[in-house]
Amino acid sequence: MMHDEVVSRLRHVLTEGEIPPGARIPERELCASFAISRTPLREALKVLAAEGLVVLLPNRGSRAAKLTQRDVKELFEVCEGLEATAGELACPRISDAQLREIAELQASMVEHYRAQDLLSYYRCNRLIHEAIVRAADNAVLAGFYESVAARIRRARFITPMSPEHWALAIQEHEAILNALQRRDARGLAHILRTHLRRKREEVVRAGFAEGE
Amino acid sequence: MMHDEVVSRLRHVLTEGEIPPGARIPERELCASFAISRTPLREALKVLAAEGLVVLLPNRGSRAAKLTQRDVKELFEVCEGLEATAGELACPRISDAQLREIAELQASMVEHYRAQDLLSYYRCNRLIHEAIVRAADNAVLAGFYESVAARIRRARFITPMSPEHWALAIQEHEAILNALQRRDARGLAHILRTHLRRKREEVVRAGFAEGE
DNA sequence: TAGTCAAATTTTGCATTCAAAAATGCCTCC
DNA sequence: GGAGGCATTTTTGAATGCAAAATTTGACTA
Repeated sequence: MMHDEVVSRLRHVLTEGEIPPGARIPERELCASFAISRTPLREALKVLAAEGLVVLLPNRGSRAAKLTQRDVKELFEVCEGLEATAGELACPRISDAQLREIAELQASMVEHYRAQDLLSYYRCNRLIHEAIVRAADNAVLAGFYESVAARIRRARFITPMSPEHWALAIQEHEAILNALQRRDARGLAHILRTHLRRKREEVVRAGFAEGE
Repeated sequence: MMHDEVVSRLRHVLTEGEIPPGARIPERELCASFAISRTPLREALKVLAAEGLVVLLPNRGSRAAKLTQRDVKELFEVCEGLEATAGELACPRISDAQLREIAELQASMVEHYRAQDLLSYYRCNRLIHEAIVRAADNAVLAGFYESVAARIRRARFITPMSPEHWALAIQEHEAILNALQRRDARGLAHILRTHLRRKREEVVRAGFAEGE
């Protein structure tokens, strides 16, 4: 198995699941489940520690990072900036095919909203935001976004959506698609900021934090 | 020696010097000079590879990353976004002491400009930008900025400055300080973007790139 | 003399091993 | 019966060893 693959799989284990924040990372178990020795696993742990998903306690092993209230605030602030930048860059660069793809995602997202299917809604939502970042055609930006989004994801996912917020989010997404289609960079950046800020308030209001 | 220390020292070796971009990274030599074995060095290499300072070629070792024309463009685009975000966040948060510090840095930077001391000028310039990022009081943002700035630095440093550009840069810095003092977040973000965009054009026009 | 192919050497990536540090459990003593 | 301390076990972090891959070397051929 290749190095990047170990990092990806470990990241997946940490973000999508199994290991709760703050929990010890069972080195031996993961070695067994990945069928590798400790050396490549530890290399991956250091990389994810640099990304902020893992905290290394000297001589006391590694744990899945906890998100404090402050972390959530900082991550959202940066995410806002990154998405706004992505939007501005995407407007002049996005292809018709990419626009169509986003429009389709938007349509199915609205479907899921109508069906009140929160999980599918979130999946579409995520894909749309990722598509915008991809349309910005900037690998450095995409890398940072991926890293921030991965850390935010858990916080976002467990947030229950009030009906009003949900309706508002849908409206904002219409405006996002609209701005993209009009190639209105400034406008798109502004809407994305507003959208993210609202999301953040929602998360913060839900009192989300993992202690420390 | 601690893990983070190895990463720092290796980063320093790569950014501030000794190993030219594209050159092979001499694993054995560095192990000797750091007085560590290959394992911790390789861990540090993976971390810096994730940061983009090192490229790992499977079964062919690691090399100091080269900056292509495209990399420079992408890094500046992201840097613009990060600094603009930092400026917006810094305005409501910056303390009087921090403002004073930046004003002093600005004064000595102008001094160095008058003395046509390019290196000292660049040092002050860098310290000002770092101070603004610090004033934003966001560790995630600061981390990303540090990473982007480290990669850009070489490109920026070797750029010779035309007299007009230099004068303009000074003017822009006056405007930056002004906006900070007025706590004009939008204005500051805008000036920072303009400032960075100009810098980037300058670097690109100087035809800077390390091939590939 | 230049080119090509194969052997030898080096380098890489990973597993294993080893010493030191932390955690655990057991025993004693209060 | 519980707290404290010592020994044992486990875990961590790093060095070493080993097999596979790549590069270099050198000899042979055209």
